[in-house]
Amino acid sequence: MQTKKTFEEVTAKPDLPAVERQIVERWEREGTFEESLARRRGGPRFVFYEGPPTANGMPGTHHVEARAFKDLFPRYRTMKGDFVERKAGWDTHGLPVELEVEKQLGISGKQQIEEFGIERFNELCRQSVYRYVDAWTRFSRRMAFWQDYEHAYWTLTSDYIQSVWWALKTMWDRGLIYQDFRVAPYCPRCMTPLSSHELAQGWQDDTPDPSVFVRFRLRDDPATSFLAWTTTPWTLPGNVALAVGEDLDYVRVRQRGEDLILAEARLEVLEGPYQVVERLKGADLVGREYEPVFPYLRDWMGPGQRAWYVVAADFVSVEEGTGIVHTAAAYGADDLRLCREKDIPFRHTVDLQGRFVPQVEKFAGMFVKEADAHIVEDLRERGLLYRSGQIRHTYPFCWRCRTPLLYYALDSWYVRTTAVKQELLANNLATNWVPAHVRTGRMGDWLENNVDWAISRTRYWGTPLPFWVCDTCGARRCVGSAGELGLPPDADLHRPYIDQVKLPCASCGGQMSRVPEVLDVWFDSGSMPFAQRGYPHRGEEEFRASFPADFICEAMDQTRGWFYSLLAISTILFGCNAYRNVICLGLLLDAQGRKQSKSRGNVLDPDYLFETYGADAVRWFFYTSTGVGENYRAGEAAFKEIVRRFLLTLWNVYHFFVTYANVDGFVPDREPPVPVDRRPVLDRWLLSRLSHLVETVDRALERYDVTGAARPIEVFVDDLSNWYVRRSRRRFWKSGSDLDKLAAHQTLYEVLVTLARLLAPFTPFIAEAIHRNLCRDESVHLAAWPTADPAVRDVRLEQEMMEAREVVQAGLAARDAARIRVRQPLPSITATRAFRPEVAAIICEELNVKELRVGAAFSLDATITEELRLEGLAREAVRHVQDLRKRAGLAVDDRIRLYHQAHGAWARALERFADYVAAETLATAVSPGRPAGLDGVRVDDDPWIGLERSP
RNA sequence: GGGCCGCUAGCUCAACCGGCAGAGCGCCGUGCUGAUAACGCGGAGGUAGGUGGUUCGAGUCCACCGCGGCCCA
Repeated sequence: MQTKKTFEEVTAKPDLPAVERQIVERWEREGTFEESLARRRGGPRFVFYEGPPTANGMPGTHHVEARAFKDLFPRYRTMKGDFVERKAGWDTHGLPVELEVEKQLGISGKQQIEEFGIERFNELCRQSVYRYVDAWTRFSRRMAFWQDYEHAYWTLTSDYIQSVWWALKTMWDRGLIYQDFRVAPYCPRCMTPLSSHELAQGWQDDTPDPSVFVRFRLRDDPATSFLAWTTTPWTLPGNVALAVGEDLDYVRVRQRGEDLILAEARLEVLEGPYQVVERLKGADLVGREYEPVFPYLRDWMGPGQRAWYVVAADFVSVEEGTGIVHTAAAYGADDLRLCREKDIPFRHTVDLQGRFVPQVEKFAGMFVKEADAHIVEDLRERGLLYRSGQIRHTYPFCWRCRTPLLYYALDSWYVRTTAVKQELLANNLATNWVPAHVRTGRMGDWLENNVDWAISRTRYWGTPLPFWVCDTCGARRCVGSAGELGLPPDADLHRPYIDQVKLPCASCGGQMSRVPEVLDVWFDSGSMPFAQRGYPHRGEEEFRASFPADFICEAMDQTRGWFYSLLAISTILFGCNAYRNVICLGLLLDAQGRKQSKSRGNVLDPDYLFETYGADAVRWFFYTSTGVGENYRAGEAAFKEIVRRFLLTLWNVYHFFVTYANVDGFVPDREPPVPVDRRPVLDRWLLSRLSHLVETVDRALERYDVTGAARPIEVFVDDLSNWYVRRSRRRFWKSGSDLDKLAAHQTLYEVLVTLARLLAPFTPFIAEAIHRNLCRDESVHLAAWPTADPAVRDVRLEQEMMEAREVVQAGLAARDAARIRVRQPLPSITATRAFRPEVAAIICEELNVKELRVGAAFSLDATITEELRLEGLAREAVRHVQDLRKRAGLAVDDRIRLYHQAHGAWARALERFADYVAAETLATAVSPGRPAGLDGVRVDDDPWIGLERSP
């Protein structure tokens, strides 16, 4: 009668991806994730925030990276007893989504979007987001990133938007929001500024541009001119100042009846002979006034406003030009900053389509790049042009329409983050950064150089700015909820609907209209701590209970992104950072160290990796292959090696255990545990190692040191397989049942279960497979995190075993040098230290020597007596029998009858060691003879050995 | 131009506090094998990116330079 096996039989050659797929299904079916939450509800809370991915484009392997870390700590804390809510989130707004839709429609730029209609356009943006979210959810589930996707927060919902509005209004009321100009790369055809990411795609080398040197005549000395250089003549009508370096050396030179002032180091730009008549410092020039080269701005200047004089600036260099920099506030970032500092007024001379405004009479309506030549000609006619030519340099173009970009000051809204700079720095310092250098390095430096946050975007698909301006008197108002607009709380607050909402002006009774811009998406995601709850309009309790986060994790590029927006918004609104611990990950590079990108074609497809090596292997790669925060270099070989060296090694120990536990009918907890101090030394050693491992992993995870936790597990699995199991094999397969075998089963069982629990947060699939089989189908993710048992700790034994393994290593090397195979027994080995008898026995067994002596120096006695020679032959025979058994497809516990036909020493060996051979091969009888029809093997031309299954 | 990180064997990466430079993969040789897709032993393979400094002693600390990556201007 077949008794039911304690454990499900385990295949020796698992298809890990298939195992994973089954487990995913099982989790879905049984609601394991929900159960893991339910069991911890009411427990201490560990707060994790999901940095919402932009649901735009398909997930890549670099997304596995962050998600592997994001998943690890919530699982770990859950096992330790904490309640870890994991609310998924989706970043749904922003330019990437708009661009995707533009591409889909085959249109580009503001004009075409508005012709198409903002309403339809935004509807397509919304649909596009939903389409990708499905793919992201599937991908995340496949890699066991456990999140609550049912209750995900979406940045596009009315609740979310109103929370963001509340944040803006709070800042507004505190005077932290203002409107100002900002210079950005701008495409006059698409009528939109470009993000730095877009800008990066549009640089073109070898672009020709005019190179002109212009005279700016001194007001009180028209025979003398400042000589300035520009490659953008179209900015000259907007000139308001000249900039010099205060400490730079300048000269006044006399040439052909006029005087010119320029940097001494730039005299080479002069044509023809000249005479230096005066040396000056930049500081001497500051304040000198000059005649504007075009008069048009003059009419706009108000009383008391001063322009067209020399100012000092730190960005002036003598690398090129003349050391005197023409400054047009509206068309250069440096220029604008300088003019703000010096309080120099300015106006746009160019409209949003890149055409001169009517006030610039001579060139009115002309596109600026086309106007360049006319401007140069005009300057020449008026004697203001000193020299003109052409240069070739790298210039940015619109990556969509190839129009040359203009640096252009746009109206923009800002959050005055500089007002809370000290708080930002302090809150950052109070945050635990992993790796630590980011805190004072990349993040700290960024905060030290903090500038006000430009939050407006002249786009369509985003959180609309809740700012209304009176058409009549210019009064401004910020709105904090739909209710304030007389709208229901679930109204669609997106453009274009929101643009229709007019408010009465409290000051003049006129009509207020919303400003046209939408919000920077980083403000959306940085608001998630409260906006995911709908706070303060609702969800107050949930928000209070989950702020700030204990843990967040994203890639390094988020220092200026999400890490910053969370910090800035929470600092302003709540006075502290939104996260206590943050892991900041490196980038994923290809095997050659290049960034992975679609255009290079070196991107690893996560689905391919999942289905070839399994998600566990990919996750483990990120935990172990390099220090946290470093870049990863990933070729396929890395994953292959993890499967072979780590996962399959672990699996095989598991397979080994289940095989023999079933053979022996081992049932956990049926027998009382053998007291640890009565277990054999290998068990005691392994349990001590395990106790150390548990402590090491736990301490490392408490520090958020993932590599420090994962790598020791790898070492342990290697020890487990290649020392413990290797040296314990016969304890498991020997016949009968005794205390030794029971101890072996109990030890290996405990170690595998504990290991599964330790691995659960790292490699949730293989841990689940092992744990469910060993623990009556209980999910490992519902189990408690292991605690280290200090009572089984035996540091001296661990040390002794390490030295024993060194002796074994030396012994095997000595055998090899003497060309004596391990199967041949030898009389003795001499070590330099004594070992307790149990350990000495292990050394002897491993080295196949009869005795371990203690001596001054290491040596191997290679004397082979007749007795030893026969024993060696017997072992040789055993190996061949085992080989036969295996080839005959026998089960490990099948009994056999053994036959042999041998002469001389072989005959003597098989006779002399018959009992030994029988015991090793589970033979019920060993008899001479060669029955007809029996398969067998001939060893070294002498003995024939054959076997049959014993009935 | 500035900031941060990295540079150790052919490749991927270690080494607590300054104290004899290591592992895995790959290669060559060899052994072992009824858990293993393995494993063991031996070998080849290193100017520790470079230069200078501190020190009895530097892969490790300091300065400068070079290369790569990321970020900013």
